[in-house]
Amino acid sequence: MAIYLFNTLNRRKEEFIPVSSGKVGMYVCGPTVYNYFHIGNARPFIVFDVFRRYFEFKGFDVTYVENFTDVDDKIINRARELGVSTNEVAERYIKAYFEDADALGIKRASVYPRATEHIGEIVNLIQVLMDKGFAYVVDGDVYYDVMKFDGYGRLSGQSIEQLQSGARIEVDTRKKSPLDFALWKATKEGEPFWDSPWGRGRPGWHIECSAMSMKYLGVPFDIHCGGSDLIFPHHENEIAQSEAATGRKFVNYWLHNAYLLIDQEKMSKSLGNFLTAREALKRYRPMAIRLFMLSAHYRSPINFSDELLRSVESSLQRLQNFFYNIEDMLSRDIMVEPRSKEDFTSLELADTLLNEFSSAMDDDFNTPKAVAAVFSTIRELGPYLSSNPKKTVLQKLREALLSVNTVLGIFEEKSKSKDLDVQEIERLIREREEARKNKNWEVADEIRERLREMGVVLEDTKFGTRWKVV
RNA sequence: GGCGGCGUAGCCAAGUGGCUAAGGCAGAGGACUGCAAAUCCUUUAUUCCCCGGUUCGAAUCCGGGCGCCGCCUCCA
Repeated sequence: MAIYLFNTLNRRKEEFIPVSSGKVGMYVCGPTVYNYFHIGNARPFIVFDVFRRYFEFKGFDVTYVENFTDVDDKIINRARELGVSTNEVAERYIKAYFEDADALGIKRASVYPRATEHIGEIVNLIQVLMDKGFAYVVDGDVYYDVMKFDGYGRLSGQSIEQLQSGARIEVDTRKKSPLDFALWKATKEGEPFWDSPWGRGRPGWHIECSAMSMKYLGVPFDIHCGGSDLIFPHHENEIAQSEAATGRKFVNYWLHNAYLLIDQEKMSKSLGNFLTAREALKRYRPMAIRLFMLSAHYRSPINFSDELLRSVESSLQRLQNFFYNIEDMLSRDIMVEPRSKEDFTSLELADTLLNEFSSAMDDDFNTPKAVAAVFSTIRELGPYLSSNPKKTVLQKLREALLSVNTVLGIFEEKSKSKDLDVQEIERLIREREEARKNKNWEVADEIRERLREMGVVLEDTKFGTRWKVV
């Protein structure tokens, strides 16, 4: 089945047709590494990770590129604040980025290009724009001349006039148009710089993404993603730069996620109303944060609240319990071959799940619907699981769930509890069994309480007592 | 001023012309259990922000309101 994507460029869903059959090239605007990222930033990282995983689920060979902006004003300021080099700032927060992203179950990209490692490509690209007359030099700065580019504003759905009329920036009179943007910035005292045909300086923000995406993915490439606040000016400018330079289409599909709100307002660093992912990871289970991001469609805003996260944690718990129950049942001595009507109906649920999951995801990554398909499955399967399930059936269902999970990534969660003394736990459980046999409930409950304090929860099943870590 | 999005149960959220308006959380009642945990069963929107219109038929299309949010500046 075909995948349909909502393309910001045309404001409608379009069938996804890759540039090169069986392959997908994706570029995601990554972080400017001057700080920890917050959960608002985490939204695109998580949803685009899921898109990538879904393409892989469908058998595509995905090249996933995510950049690090490691030189810009904010990094320079941060370096001054901390009294270290810009390089050190970047290194520190890149390391932090990986720690947090890994904890959120975000797969590693194929490449993580950094601006400072692509100065040569950037300078070359600017040179091409100069040669073609799309750029001009003022006092060692190089600006892009938006008036020269036909179709500027197409991605944002506005004309140059419309964009200008609402401009809130003070006008730099040296620029031909207020919308012109810096490709190269002349160095100032105490800033990192590189040599260029226009003097010492550093790249502007937009040019790095053009240079690096084209380097790793070619032109045109399939998918470029980012938050909706990047549509203008960042992505608009990327298009202008890249298409002016190459004379070809830059990107086929532009995907943008809606914001994460807190108290009905956009979470952003400048507003100061943010919760770092790092902090959130301490408060909530990592997979709950993931599931939370997938509980709404990526193009709808989601409101962050503690209450919501807690409710998602409950949902997640139920999913994980269910999965655990299947595994547990499979480890028991139960019948293998399906026989009854229930066996065969339940067996079919595996395919139903896969079909419903895929058709939801094919439709512009409808993750809420895809997750609902998982819940419907476990709901319908509940009675079967507690009746007389057969191994073959459970194995097939387990496989289907795991398959879906390669995309959602919400089941497996490394237990964060420290090493537990399994011998001791099992000894206590036997002791409790003994007490229960003698109807010595007080002792039994006391042991159970003791284990709970160790983070171990007991469940008495018809096959005996089992335990798990909370 | 220009451009865009949203308003579905206590909360979250699918559904965009037609079977009984998905799914989750929370709540209530019950089963199982020594009590729990886990699980299971039952239950929770005659109605989709409001008012008109189109239609045999609208949460879904059209017009008009009301409320909320975002972009046009660094921002995921």
